[in-house]
Amino acid sequence: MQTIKDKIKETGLKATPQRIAVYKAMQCLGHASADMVAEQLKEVYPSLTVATVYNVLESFIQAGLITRRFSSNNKMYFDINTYEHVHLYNAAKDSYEDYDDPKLLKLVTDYFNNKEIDGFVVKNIEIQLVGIKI
Amino acid sequence: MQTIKDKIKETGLKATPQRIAVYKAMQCLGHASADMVAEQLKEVYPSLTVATVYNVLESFIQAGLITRRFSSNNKMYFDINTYEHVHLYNAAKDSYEDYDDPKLLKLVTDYFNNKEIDGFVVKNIEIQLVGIKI
DNA sequence: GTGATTGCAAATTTTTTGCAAGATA
DNA sequence: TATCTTGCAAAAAATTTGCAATCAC
Repeated sequence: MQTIKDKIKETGLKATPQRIAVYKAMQCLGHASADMVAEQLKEVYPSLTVATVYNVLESFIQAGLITRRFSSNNKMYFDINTYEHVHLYNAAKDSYEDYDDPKLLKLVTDYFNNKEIDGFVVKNIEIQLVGIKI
Repeated sequence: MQTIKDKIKETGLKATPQRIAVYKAMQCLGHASADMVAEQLKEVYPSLTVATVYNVLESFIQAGLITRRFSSNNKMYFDINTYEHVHLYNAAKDSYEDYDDPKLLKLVTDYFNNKEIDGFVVKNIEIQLVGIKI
């Protein structure tokens, strides 16, 4: 069992209370925009501004603690899950959901292991299913 | 052979010169942000503003002429190719490329044809390969 | 103590909106 | 002609930046 503080320090970043708070919020939200994180923390941490949230999230990305998520609107989304998973995009509600499907990921990963794309080194495979939740 | 004008009119939209120009630019660019389209058209069509480009692109999406593309920065991207294809995201340059791979799309599509996701109706499968072009 | 980090405010960037003028079918 | 569309300017939304004060190590 590793504390959040240790997890952050391990990456070389200083474990400030703001960073710990943002990490906790991301753990709770799973994936979110900077705005959502700021909103979530507004009550418990009023001095924390959106600008700092952006800074913190950016530092987390550099450190590999979180990843950027692709989206189709003009917002940046961030994802606490560094393991690969599929994203469901509900077009009706403009909302996202995680979808764990190791079988699919294995299928696609295997496919690319046996395939060369001219000069392109694949680091990560992102799959989004666009659809409607009923 | 169908002219762009007819293609636009077919959807019920009025074929204004601005729309024809934007469509041509998208055909040339393949996929682009509103800014890139405006930039491309600035010389040949100076009166066309970014606001209009956004309006036109939005009307095209409604009409099904183009699709929104997922991205990991804070910009909206649009895609002229309504057929499904894979996107390569070059993390080093923050640039995108199309990658046609019918075999992969068939593999994934077949997988989902045999699989039910609780209450989620898949309309479109988006695959992005994040990596580095060398 | 020292260098990294925060908070604030202001600047940028990106997208949307309202409305009068103009163009399309 | 009636309606849809454009252009403009201004507002809104989202992100970045500069810098002095503060904090973590």
